[in-house]
Amino acid sequence: MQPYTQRVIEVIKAIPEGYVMTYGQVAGQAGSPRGARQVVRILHSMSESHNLPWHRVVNAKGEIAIKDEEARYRQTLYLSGEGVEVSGSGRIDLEKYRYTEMDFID
DNA sequence: AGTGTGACTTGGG
DNA sequence: ACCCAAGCCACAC
Repeated sequence: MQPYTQRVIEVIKAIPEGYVMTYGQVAGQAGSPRGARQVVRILHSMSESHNLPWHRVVNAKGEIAIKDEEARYRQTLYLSGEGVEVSGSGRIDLEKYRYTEMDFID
């Protein structure tokens, strides 16, 4: 497995309950500031096998990015379930729930 | 090798 | 706040 992929997985697993990170943030923490789309690919293919909290990753505007209705519904359910407010249109207040204290990672 | 494809981001109107 | 055009990058065909 590619080291970048490995780091992305670690970063995502480090997002605590009740918080979210954007794709760009995750990419940056993993060492590739322009790698947001790779984060997408990784979540899409490895979230299940690696037991990742994929629902804690949202886009830069603080919205649920996924299009599929089913998964979209599950994500809002998971988030609200752990204390993150999600508006009817799938928006989240980043000022409030964005996770930034990830300096402890290498 | 060339092209199309995203659960993206940023900058400008 | 919303829409769009560019830029982005690994991967599947």
